[in-house]
Amino acid sequence: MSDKKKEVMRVATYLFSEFGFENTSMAKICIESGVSKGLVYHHFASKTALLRAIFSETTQRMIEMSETSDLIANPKERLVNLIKQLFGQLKTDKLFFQLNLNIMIQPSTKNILKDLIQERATHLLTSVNTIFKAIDSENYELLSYVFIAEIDGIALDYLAVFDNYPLDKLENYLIEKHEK
Amino acid sequence: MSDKKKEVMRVATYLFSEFGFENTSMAKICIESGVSKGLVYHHFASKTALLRAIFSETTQRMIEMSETSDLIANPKERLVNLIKQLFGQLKTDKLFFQLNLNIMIQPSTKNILKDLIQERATHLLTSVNTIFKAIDSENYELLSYVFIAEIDGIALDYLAVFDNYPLDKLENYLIEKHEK
Amino acid sequence: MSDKKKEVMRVATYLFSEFGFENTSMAKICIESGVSKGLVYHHFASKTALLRAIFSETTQRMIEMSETSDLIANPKERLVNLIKQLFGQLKTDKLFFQLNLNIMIQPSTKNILKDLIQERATHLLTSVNTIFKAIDSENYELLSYVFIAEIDGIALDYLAVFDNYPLDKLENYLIEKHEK
Amino acid sequence: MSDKKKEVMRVATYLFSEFGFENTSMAKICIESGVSKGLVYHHFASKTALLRAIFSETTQRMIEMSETSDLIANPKERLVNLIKQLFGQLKTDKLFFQLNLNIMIQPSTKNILKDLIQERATHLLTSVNTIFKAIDSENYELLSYVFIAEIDGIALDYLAVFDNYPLDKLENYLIEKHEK
DNA sequence: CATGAATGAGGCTTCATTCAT
DNA sequence: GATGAATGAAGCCTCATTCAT
Repeated sequence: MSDKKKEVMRVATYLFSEFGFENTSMAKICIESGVSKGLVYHHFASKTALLRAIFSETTQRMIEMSETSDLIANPKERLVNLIKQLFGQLKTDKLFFQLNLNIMIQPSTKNILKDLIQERATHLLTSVNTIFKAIDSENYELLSYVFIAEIDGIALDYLAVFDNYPLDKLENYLIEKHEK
Repeated sequence: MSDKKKEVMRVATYLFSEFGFENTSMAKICIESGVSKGLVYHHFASKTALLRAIFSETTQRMIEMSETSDLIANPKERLVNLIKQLFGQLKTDKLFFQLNLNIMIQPSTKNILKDLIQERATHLLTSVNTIFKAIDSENYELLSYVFIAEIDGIALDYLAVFDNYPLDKLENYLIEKHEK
Repeated sequence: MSDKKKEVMRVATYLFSEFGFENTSMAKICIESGVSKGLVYHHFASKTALLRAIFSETTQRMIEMSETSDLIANPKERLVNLIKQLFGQLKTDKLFFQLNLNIMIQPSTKNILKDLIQERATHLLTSVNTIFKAIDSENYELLSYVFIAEIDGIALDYLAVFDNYPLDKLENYLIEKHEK
Repeated sequence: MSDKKKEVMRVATYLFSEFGFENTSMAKICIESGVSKGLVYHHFASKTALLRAIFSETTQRMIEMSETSDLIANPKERLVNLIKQLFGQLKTDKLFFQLNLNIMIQPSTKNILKDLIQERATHLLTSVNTIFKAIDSENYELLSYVFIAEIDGIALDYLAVFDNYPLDKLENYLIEKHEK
């Protein structure tokens, strides 16, 4: 992938996160990434296509990341590892999560990415299912949904609802809950 | 409040929920509510002000609703009642919740409503805190945050992430967890 | 004339002067003068009519003022008196002059007031003509035009062109020039 | 400068002069110059910016014009030359002067162009000062202000106050006055 | 791969004016 | 005399996208 194309995606990711998809104009992306309009449209068929490209790429990154913990044999350890990984990301890459929340909730962008969101959700659910199946084969489905809801809820509250959210305390709570 | 003003708010609430704030034009609101542009601006100083008015009103509704359960003496019963109330709303008024999620996460609207969101979050937290203080005076703070995260996460997953979300199972799970 | 009507004219005069006719909305006039729209339209058929009423009234004021100096027998004294009067007004009532300049030059308002401007210009010219006829019966016409041009030019430069305009020096210059 | 950009400025200059800044819509400018709205905003950030561009350009033209007479050694000749130049322009390019008067007096536009008006006024004053310093080193300042006031007043009376204004007679008067 | 002039639909907002009360 | 809800045209500006070079 050419440097300029990468730069456009980087800038667009930032701007979409910070201001939202609808409030970021192609013109601004061009200016901020120092690239002409023609070139952006050379690489991406439309603004929508640019968003899809970004979302796809971040999904790819997430999948790769989760694969590293697949190597851990003990399911409880794996779960704790997953929790630490997710909270680590949440702390270091707030914008990344914010963008993904935005996209998934905003009806317009949600429609644009329907299939990709499905794909990502299914991947995460499968991943978590595998772990819980090994821990409690009977209730694994419900436990997986609860686990994902807790993660998503914490992220949401941290990013969008509360000021001074005690993120670390909640991380410890989750770890202790699943470690025993 | 005049009938036409109410109608504008009703229509705007629906359209903002269904299509998002940025994708709903004032023109559309006018057409759908059978009112002239001038009148909308007679009642609301701007599109932003209209959004704030809607958000304020729904906050009011939520507060009133929560007050009904304040009368229940037993804290566990009160919590279960709150859960049932929230899930009931979530099922019957998806749009209402969707709008509120949108608004709180979308950076542009979040900024517009910063103060009102804070107010609402603080109210809910205080309410839940009171209940948990009566149940477990030691960990009430953490437990409150976890409870809210679970509710928010379930709502998010139900509305924006998964198709065929087993909402009822999660409701039962929460009730059983807090009943014992 | 009712108090509220007077107040509307007073406020409108101020706003037209300060911001210009086109940049002053009827709504603002209503708010600033604490009067309803209906009432303004009860007293003045239109925004244009309001402007005409204001201009007429100030013309009336100017004519009355000039009549006081008509009583002075000596023409040079009368001229000096006129100069002092004009400069006095210019200093104490900048807005009044600014409005009149605006109105006369802005093509839109000029058209609205064509007849009233003519009337006023003719009145002033006649007045000055009478004085100069008594001083220099041969060149009185040219001298009158020069005199008016000097006054108008000084007002223009003072109000719109230069910062720190030496208004007093120019007044003295004019007085000395016409006194001898 | 591209042809279309020039055409937009030409048309805007004409329309602003003829109808005033506030009464000329961007839409009309677009139609009259056969150009899309988008293009106008591609070249000029706003209506205000367009006005500033026009004003700047005419200032440039005025400065260049005045430089031609700087070559004349004899100050009185130079003054007479300046007078003839100014009256020549006034007669052939009424709209140009009208626009400049409008702009400088209308409070809204005056604010927009504060700095540019200052710049222009200072340039003219300096220019005239130089001439009068060479004629009467003692009173040059006052004489300069009087001269400019006469020019401005005549222009104002000619353009906005009197019908059938004897412009030529006033030109001759000024020439004779300063020639001797 | 790269530029930026050009388009035209549509967005938010303002405003003079009317009219029922 | 007095109010303010209601209208609808028009104003400034933004924006995704196209295309000739």
